[in-house]
Amino acid sequence: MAPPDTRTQILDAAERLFAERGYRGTSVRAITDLAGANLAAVGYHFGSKAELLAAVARRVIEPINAAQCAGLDRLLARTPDPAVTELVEAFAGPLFDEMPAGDEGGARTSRLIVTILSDPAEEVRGWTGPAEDTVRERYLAAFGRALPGLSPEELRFRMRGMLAVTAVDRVEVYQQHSPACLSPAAGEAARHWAITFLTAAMSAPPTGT
Amino acid sequence: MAPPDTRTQILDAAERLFAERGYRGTSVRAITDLAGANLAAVGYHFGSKAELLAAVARRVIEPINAAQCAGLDRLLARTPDPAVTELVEAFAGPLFDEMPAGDEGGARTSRLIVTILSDPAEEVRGWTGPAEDTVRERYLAAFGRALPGLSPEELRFRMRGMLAVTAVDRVEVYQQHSPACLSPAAGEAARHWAITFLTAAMSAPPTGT
DNA sequence: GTCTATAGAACGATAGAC
DNA sequence: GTCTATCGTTCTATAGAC
Repeated sequence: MAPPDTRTQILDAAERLFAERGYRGTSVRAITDLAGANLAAVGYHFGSKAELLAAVARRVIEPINAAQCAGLDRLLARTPDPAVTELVEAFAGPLFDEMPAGDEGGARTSRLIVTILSDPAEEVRGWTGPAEDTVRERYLAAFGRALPGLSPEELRFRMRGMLAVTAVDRVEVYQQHSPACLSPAAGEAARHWAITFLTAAMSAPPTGT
Repeated sequence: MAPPDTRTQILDAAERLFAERGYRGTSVRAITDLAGANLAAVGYHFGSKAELLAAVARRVIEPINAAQCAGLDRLLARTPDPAVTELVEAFAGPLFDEMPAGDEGGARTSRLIVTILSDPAEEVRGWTGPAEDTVRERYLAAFGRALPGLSPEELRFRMRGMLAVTAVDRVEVYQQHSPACLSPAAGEAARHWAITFLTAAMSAPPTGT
């Protein structure tokens, strides 16, 4: 097995430190120290600290997006229209698969995502590509068919709520890193709790207003 | 009307800038410049940048906590036990009252809260006092009585989800600050959507696992 | 209470040798 | 592709005059 190259080691170190200390709380020096690389290597491989963050974010998000997309494809290929529960599971499931609570790395990943998404600076949030929007729009359409009578605005509200619940929950677990919360059993429980919680929420009758 | 003192002007400026640029993205210099005060005034009045953040956070959170507490008192003083919907409204309502979407300041406030809560650094999150925990524990107990059969762990999961939905939704609205999202009508709609969404989610049957 | 001035340290980026 | 060395900037915190 060949040793990982400098570029990969910088990505690994940056993913860890950005998650633990935030983007602004992490210096390029800390990243290169942890990676066992030189300070100038970041500039060479990525151009700047902001572009390094974008590379880290893309590497983390990509498999989640792909799994969400594949799950939706599978549901839409069937004959009966997918139920709300199935859509919720296809959307939220990959967030649990790629960020297993039992795995310390998974908890870190969820922390990283929330850290990035909640940063006020455009420099930090502005890495998203068209792929992310496409997945969201496809699920929006599928939920719209499963929930007729819901206005587009209320549907968008509910989609935001769904993302908020899955992402933020794991972060609180990580912040008060009790070992019990990080066990695989706890992760599986959280997955089922989330699906129950979100299926009921998404299926609520339209508010009308 | 006496002009506001330096201390208050620093608090106002810090609240605005912390919300817009985050804690680490805001320098003490930027705060004192906006406040029309001197750089050293922060050290004199608050001791350090971190203690200034704590003062800002307390000033924002206090009225929300008080309203949540008063709402619960009102429900518990009645004869029939409060329904889940009433508890949801008493808990989430103050977040909308104190952070009206139609008001630019309210949108900023919600951004500030999420910025603080999602920061990885203990320095940033560690300002909470016993008051915050008390309110959460009281609601936890009330929801527990309204939802028998739910395990304490699943109940805590659902409470986290409730907070995530109300807080995060407003932030996304603020980040893509389309004027339509900031109208008072949109704020009232979001309030009703949230109560519908969360009542259904909280009332879901126990998962059991 | 509010100011000036500055100490003291850390930062991101890059030029240039190897 | 990886290093050393350093430039120029920005930061918080504080000492001390008024």
